[in-house]
Amino acid sequence: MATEAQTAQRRRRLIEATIAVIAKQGLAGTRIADVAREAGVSYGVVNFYFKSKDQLLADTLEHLAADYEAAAADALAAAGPSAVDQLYAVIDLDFSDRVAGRRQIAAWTAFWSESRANAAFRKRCVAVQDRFLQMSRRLVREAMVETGRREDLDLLAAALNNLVTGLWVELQLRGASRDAREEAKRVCTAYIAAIFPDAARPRPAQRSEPAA
Amino acid sequence: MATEAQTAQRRRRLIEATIAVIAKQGLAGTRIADVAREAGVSYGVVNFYFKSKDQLLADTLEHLAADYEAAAADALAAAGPSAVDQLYAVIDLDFSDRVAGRRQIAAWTAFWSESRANAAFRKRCVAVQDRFLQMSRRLVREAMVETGRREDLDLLAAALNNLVTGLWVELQLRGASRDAREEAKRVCTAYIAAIFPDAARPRPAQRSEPAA
DNA sequence: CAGTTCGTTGAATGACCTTTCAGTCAAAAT
DNA sequence: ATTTTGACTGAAAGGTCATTCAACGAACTG
Repeated sequence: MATEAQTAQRRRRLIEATIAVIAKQGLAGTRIADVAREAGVSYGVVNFYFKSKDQLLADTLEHLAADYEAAAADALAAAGPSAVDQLYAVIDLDFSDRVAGRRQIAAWTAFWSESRANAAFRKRCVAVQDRFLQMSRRLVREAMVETGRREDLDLLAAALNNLVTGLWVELQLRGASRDAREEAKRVCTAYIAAIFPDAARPRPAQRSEPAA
Repeated sequence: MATEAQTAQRRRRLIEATIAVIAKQGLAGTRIADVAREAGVSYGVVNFYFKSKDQLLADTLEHLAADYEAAAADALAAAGPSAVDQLYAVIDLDFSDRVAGRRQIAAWTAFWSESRANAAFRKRCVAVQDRFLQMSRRLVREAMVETGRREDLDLLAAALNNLVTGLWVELQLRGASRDAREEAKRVCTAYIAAIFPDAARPRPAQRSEPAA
């Protein structure tokens, strides 16, 4: 008999297959049968675990969003008390395998794009962006205290957020290889260094620790 | 009888209807019949003017891209010789009605998103980005000469491009009202002011107090 | 071992969409 | 006035896809 944990596992497997198919074929080209094949099960199963295709997609977005938010909390906790360190930790996360692999970036971009037509998508995407913006604002204000710089802080925090989003789109267009993601990180680092000249990157600019 | 100009006019009308429908329903939800209704013609016409739905979408992207490139050339020419002025002119363009209305932003985001699955889309999107990046690099280098600043110029130029892209996604999520676009412009201005402290915005949008 | 439960399967169904094409009609040509 | 042309129409064909459901079988129970 299937335990609740096994059911959750099955759903998770299907959601991950959905992300893979979206990355390969786009949201418009994603069929239930493709998701089932990717997960190695019959296509009837998908409607067994998810009420409908719409629900599958909504749950997929929820999975992406919750995973990102959990990873961000982890990254902040692991970075220690310094706001500058925390800023760099978030940047590292934003271009890490954990949340910014090829597939995830493609899926995020697809959901952003469909947000205009789908209110449920939009609501969740906006919630993630809001939380992220709030965090950026706090970190930028604290970094300002640490480094003694005065700038137009909220605007510069917003710029950091949108810079990351823009870089994700770029990775979507050109392919999110490890090298490309390192280059993206360098762009962010240059930006932070430009607004906080005293906040040199604590680590040797390139080291990215594989998560555990 | 239809002249060539009339035919082009018809095609243009259908392409604009396509952009409107993409903005309203997303790329996945765009049907030939919707495009025809939006343009006020029968749905047979669409296949009369465009070989297929794919061709219609490809031509729509081409229209967007060509229009953006032409507008950028105009903006640069109108801005005069100063690189800083040209930078601000491009920012103004990037959040203007001409190229960054609600509908255009939605369409661009849709094409970016589908680029992963459609090589023709990707090629054209990358071409636009490449051209824009080259322009940004040139302007940032020249602005550096004008204002006497040294930074990691190519990275900062890339950051400007990706910042604009990210802001477009934000406008897609939250709605591209005139106010929202002005706010986006302020974010860009803050960024430029941060990397070039001596390059105050020429027009009344920001304090202009050249500090030493 | 028979009976029950429940995850799983894939054929069948029907909704929906693109594309085709035979036909219509008004303007241009004769 | 009559014919010809070609833009335009929309019914119908053909195909794709989400969803349903009857049947299967594996795991558990008594």
